Amino acid sequence: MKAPVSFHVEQRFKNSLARAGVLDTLHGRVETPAFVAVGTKATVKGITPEALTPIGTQILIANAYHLYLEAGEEVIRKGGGLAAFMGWNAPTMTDSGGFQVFSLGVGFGKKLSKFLPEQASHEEAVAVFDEDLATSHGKLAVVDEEGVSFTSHLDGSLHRFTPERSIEIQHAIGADIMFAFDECTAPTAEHSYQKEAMERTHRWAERSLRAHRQNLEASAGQGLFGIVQGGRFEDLRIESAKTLSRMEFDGYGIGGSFSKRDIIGLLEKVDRELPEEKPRHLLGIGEPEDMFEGVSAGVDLFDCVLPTRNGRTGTLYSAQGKINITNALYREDFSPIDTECGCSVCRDFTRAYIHHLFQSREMLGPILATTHNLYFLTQLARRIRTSILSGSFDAFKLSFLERYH
RNA sequence: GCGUCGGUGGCAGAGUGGUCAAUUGCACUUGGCUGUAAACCAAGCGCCCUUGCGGCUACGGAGGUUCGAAUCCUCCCCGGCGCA
Repeated sequence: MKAPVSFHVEQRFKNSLARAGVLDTLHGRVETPAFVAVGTKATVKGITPEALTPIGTQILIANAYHLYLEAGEEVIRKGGGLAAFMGWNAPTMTDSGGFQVFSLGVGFGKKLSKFLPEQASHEEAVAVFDEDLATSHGKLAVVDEEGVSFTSHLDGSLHRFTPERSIEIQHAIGADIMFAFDECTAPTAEHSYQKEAMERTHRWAERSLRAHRQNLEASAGQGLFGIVQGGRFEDLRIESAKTLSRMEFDGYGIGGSFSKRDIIGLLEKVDRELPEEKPRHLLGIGEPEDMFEGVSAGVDLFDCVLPTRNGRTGTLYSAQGKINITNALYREDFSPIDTECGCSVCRDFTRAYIHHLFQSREMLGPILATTHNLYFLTQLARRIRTSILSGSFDAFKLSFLERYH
């Protein structure tokens, strides 16, 4: 029986882990490196599937926790599965809900991000974490060995996810690629907790895989990726990558939190442990600089909310870096967002107009900004791929980063 | 003209003797956002100064009462409403 998801490396870049590849699913092909557009609730916020095509989007990632709560997985199953339900005739993925263990758990109500703040010392970070643990009232997710209990962020009702339940939901949603249920920890978590969480995630990975295989029909149509954890600790990351490599996943997600400083070295070490002929997806990371570093370290797929969220909140990408279109200086700037950009927004609209749309809170503002941002990052991944195929990845990386700040 | 109510920071609108450079909302300015709790959040928003339980000028105008006034009194100016 042919695997529902297959991957092969087309071209490796000299003296580097960077590679260009092809990922095949039953809904179509994804050429990598690729940027996966985030469509948490079965929609890329503000963008129709039709509009995603000229952007260059090849694949979307939705979220099992959110869809379980809102459409309900049975509705999506009856609607023909995620792709058909949302009118997207191309590959899809679902995240398992593991990230919500973090964002609704220790991260809830805090200004914690996946990244350890550059300026915070390790000691400070640990201190913050301890205090947070002590006063972790108001968090909506609590972890135990079997799974996670959630309080719905929508209505406060109690829900429970286990690896088996997450896979069951993801089967009903029916994306081409699913992720194993994991625990995404806070970047501030200390080694002992990170180790405990990682080992639990490994047990959950086995349970996810078992639950997936037990459903013959689903496993004929969908692939499953395991998720490497271990926080910002090298020994744990390597152990996690080794452990998961021994399990028969269709690909690997690299999840959890990093410190910006050591993301590169850490990723490389992880990717050296992972099977060569399996795709690697760096979960939730996608600033342009991060994509270059990720690809250099052997990553094939990226997803990130930044182009959509930043777009909605007025931050736009350009070859020179990010700009905040709400700044007064754009009031009478009649140039496009990015003169080098080939997107429809840069072709048809000016900064002054988009500034006006944001200032007057017109919904077209966030739509245009999201369109542009998605194009920017999707095409950046595409250009990275092209440069690997043509043997000029290093030069492209250098010239891009030199101007982008 | 008489009566009456009212004039507060860009706007709306609190405050009605000290804790008021003045609640709040809007507007404005800036910053942040990395597997979406986010079309969101945060900070600033009289002037001066690097700072501060800092200095100065302020609640229509001018005087006054008081240790102290955006708040009380007098006159003036302006506006709404009613009656002539």
